[in-house]
Amino acid sequence: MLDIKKIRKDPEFFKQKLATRGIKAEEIDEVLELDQKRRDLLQKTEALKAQRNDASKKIGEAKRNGESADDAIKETRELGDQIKELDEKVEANDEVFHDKMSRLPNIPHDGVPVSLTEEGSVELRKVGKIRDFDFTPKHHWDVGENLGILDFDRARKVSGARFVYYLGLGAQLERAVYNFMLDEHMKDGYTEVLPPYIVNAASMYGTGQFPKFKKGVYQVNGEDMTLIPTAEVPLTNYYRGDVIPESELPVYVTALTPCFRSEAGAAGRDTRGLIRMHQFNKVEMVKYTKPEDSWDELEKMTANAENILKKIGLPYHVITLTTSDMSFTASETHDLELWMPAQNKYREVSSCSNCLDFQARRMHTQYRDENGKLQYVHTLNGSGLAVGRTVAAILENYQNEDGSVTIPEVLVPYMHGVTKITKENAVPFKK
RNA sequence: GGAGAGUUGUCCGAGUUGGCCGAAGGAGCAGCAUUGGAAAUGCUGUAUACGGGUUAAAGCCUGUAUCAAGGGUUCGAAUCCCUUACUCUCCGCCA
Repeated sequence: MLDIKKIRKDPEFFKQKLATRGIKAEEIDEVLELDQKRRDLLQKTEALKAQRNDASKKIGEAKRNGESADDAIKETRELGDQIKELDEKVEANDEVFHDKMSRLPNIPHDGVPVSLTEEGSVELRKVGKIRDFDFTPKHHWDVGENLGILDFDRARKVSGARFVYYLGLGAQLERAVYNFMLDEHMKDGYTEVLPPYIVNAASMYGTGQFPKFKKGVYQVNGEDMTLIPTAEVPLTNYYRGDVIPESELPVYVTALTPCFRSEAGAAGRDTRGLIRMHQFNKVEMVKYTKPEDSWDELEKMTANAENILKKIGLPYHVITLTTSDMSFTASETHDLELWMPAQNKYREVSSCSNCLDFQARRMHTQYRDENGKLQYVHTLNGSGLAVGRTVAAILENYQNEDGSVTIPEVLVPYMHGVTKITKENAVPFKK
């Protein structure tokens, strides 16, 4: 949520900044009109309420003194009717106002590449050596299915498209990867959390998924409950409505959760493989910081995500997303994209964003500064990392010509010493 | 799922014959005094949001709202009624 007071003060700034995210100037004007109307109505109704409070006080005094107050009561009764009418207007106006406000995205940080599409993102750095294959690398789904560790067919039968079974060493590899990720984040100062996977609408609103992005999620039938599309929701809403003691800041948390996404509107995209699933595992990082620290913290968080890829040994690059490609709540986003040799391109594996006070305003999450004043915290979130996509990248980048997959060195202990997945050891019951 | 009790400020806790309640009292915290310094003690202060006025600003003045949330009754509700959420106790069920 943007600060209406700031919009009031400098509408042109907001029009200009939000234009880079596809918001028309008229939408700002509309919000300002509603705000003006709101204040006009408030003044009228509050004046009437003051009058009524005053009169009621006098009635109370009269009654206590045993005097009659019938006339005064009669007069005040009319005031009540007027107030009720105005209150309804205020409420109706507020509803529209809040709805419009809650659909305006965050202001992009200075320097974020301006573009109305995803084209134009800026590459910050390229890390890791892209392997030179002396055979044609297979897609990860072929590697996985040939080994028997991924079974899309039976998942399709049991659940539907965009689901998968991991089997044997495949399932263990997934577990090895996320355990490794969590352990690394703990070394970097994050506290591990195991949050709820189903949340209420207030939480979805708090992190900005609602009201604008209801289509992408799974809603529990007939209930005010949503399957989390990312652990960002339960991790960030942890402090919704709270004042965080200054001494606790910055707070670093991390969690492994499944993420559920309906992928409405993604028909035909990435229909094969682990890239775009209705259910996938992700290790998420969330930070609450003081405003002055959030940009530094974004760099650190990005480095925390990169650390995982460096240690596993997967080539990637880091890009800054364009004004339009960023998520609704973000002011700046760094994406990590993994090299997928069979696809011959980079695929997103992490998004690290600074949301400034945008989510904190929605959630009312504050802290008390040195002067004792309440201030909104800044929130950041980043994937650290998408587990399924990391596994996919391992299968592609570490595949051998004979169809086996070498386990990256750091993961071998997590695989209980297994150094290679072969047809022979992959799935015990399929021998 | 059934029955009952509860939800008040940072915390504890009073207030339920409706008006004198933004809300007693205590704790905590902050400032001042006392002290060589500290403890103890004493005094003072200690909500937030939104609007209006004023200010260079910090702030100050002022109005409205807020005693879980929403609605109702009433001139007026922390107090009465309804709905919902949550907490606790007992029973049932269950991993």
